Amino acid sequence: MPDKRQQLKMSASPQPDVILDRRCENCPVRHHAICSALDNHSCHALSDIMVHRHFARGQQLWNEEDEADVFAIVVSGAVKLFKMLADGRQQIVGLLFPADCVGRTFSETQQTFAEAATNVEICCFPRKQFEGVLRRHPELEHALLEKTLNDLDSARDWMVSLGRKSAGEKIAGFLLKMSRKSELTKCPHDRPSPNLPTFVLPLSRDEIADCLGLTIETVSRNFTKLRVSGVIRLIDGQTIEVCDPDALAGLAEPA
Amino acid sequence: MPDKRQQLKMSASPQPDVILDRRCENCPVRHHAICSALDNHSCHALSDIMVHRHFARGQQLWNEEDEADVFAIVVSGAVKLFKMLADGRQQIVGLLFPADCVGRTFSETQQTFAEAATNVEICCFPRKQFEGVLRRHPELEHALLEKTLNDLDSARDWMVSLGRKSAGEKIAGFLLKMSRKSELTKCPHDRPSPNLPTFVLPLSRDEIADCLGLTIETVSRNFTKLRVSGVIRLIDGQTIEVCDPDALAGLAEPA
DNA sequence: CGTATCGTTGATACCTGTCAATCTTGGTGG
DNA sequence: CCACCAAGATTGACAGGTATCAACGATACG
Repeated sequence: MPDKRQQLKMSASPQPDVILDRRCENCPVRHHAICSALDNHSCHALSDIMVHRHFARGQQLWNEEDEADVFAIVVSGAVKLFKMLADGRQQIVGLLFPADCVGRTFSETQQTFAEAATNVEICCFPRKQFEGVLRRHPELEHALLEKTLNDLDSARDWMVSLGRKSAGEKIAGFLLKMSRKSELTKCPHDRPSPNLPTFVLPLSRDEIADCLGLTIETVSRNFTKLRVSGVIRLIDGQTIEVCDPDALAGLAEPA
Repeated sequence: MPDKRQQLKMSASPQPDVILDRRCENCPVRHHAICSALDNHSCHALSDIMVHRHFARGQQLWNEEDEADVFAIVVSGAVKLFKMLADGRQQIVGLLFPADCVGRTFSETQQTFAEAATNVEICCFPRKQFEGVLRRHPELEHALLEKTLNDLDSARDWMVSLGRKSAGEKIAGFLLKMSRKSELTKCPHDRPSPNLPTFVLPLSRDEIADCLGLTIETVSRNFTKLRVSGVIRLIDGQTIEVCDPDALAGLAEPA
């Protein structure tokens, strides 16, 4: 248990690549993230203070002193947001994908860690300056409000899983959500692919456990159960094919 | 289990008292709720469309068809927000106290129930019209954003409890939070009272269980444990005196 | 004073956590 | 290219915490 905390300390002080040549015009999330609320002209207010960065899987996006200084938009990859108890138990409280926001505006303390779950590319802003842009552009603030309301909805759905679902239901629900998310990003404006949904898990078993309030062993056992019963197929441990989506959905939400 | 769902149906179609003579000037939450972002003049935009209502303990604030039509501010009492699984299991996902907001702006569906946990007094707005006021008053929308961000923070803290804490820790943490909240509202600008903190639980054992992802029996047993060990004293079942606040805090967050 | 509702307590079962061993995978260096 | 190693994942045996089922007690209400 103390290992985990130590590990965290060691991977702190991130030294990510800084990329200067990214332009909003060719940003893949320009029309999906909150910056889509701004027209190309107003968007300069953001691009002027923006810094593009890469983080490798496992790197912390900030350490405790930095936390209040960062606001960012995920461009590619996945970020996990998690909290830790004094004895090392941890709980993932948010998974962020392209177009999602990281960093708590309008508050200094949140005691939340953010770590690259995969290699990620993010678009960073000095927080105080970003808040200034928000104040001058109510349409941007409105977009942030809508995003925050959606985050709150997901957090509450997540609470139902944590509080009231069995391990089997949690895992089926989790895989279903991951599967659907990957289907969405896969065929942008195409009819659903005729093949069975296949996707790569952005999280290790350990992290899935920390997501769902379980242990790694319970996660593993339930994966096996799903595999043996033919609902899913493990292609390489992280890559999953959903052989029977209906069965998976049935297991996620019973009755 | 199906009883619960039926009970819900029966108490639907609320017929609350409508009170017309409330004025913003003497509203107890005028300077704490999001409307404090508006000066007395702008506040008319709200008071013009506002309706004051009472709900008795157990009444639903809306039924499924109504959900998208309501936005409200709690004036007194407590409201519980909860979600239900198809088989009747339920999870409370939010507790709202005076100055808190109820109702999801900018979205039609949320599948969340809201019920008066105690007798409550709330200040209601037709949602579409409230959204109009938000659009015309960015400072109000900013206040709503700040409140939503705080709600998101609490939801995430709550997730840590649900996913990673033992029954004993959950209950100690819950009592601690309730105790602190009541202390805050008790002495507005006074030094902490010399007496031991005492407060009335706004929830039944059943509801506490639905808050913490436990059963009513486990809640009851842990209350007993705290009582026997002298950490709390039950004055009348709903009224609790915290005899040893430090011990309670220790049990809530170990190590 | 009976009755319904809520809360408490007890006995037992089961799910999930814990501890430990084994297997798999990917990376490294000889 | 293969052996070796570390990290991650799986599997098994077992224990423990919480749920379940059931009975009883307390409290409020008519």
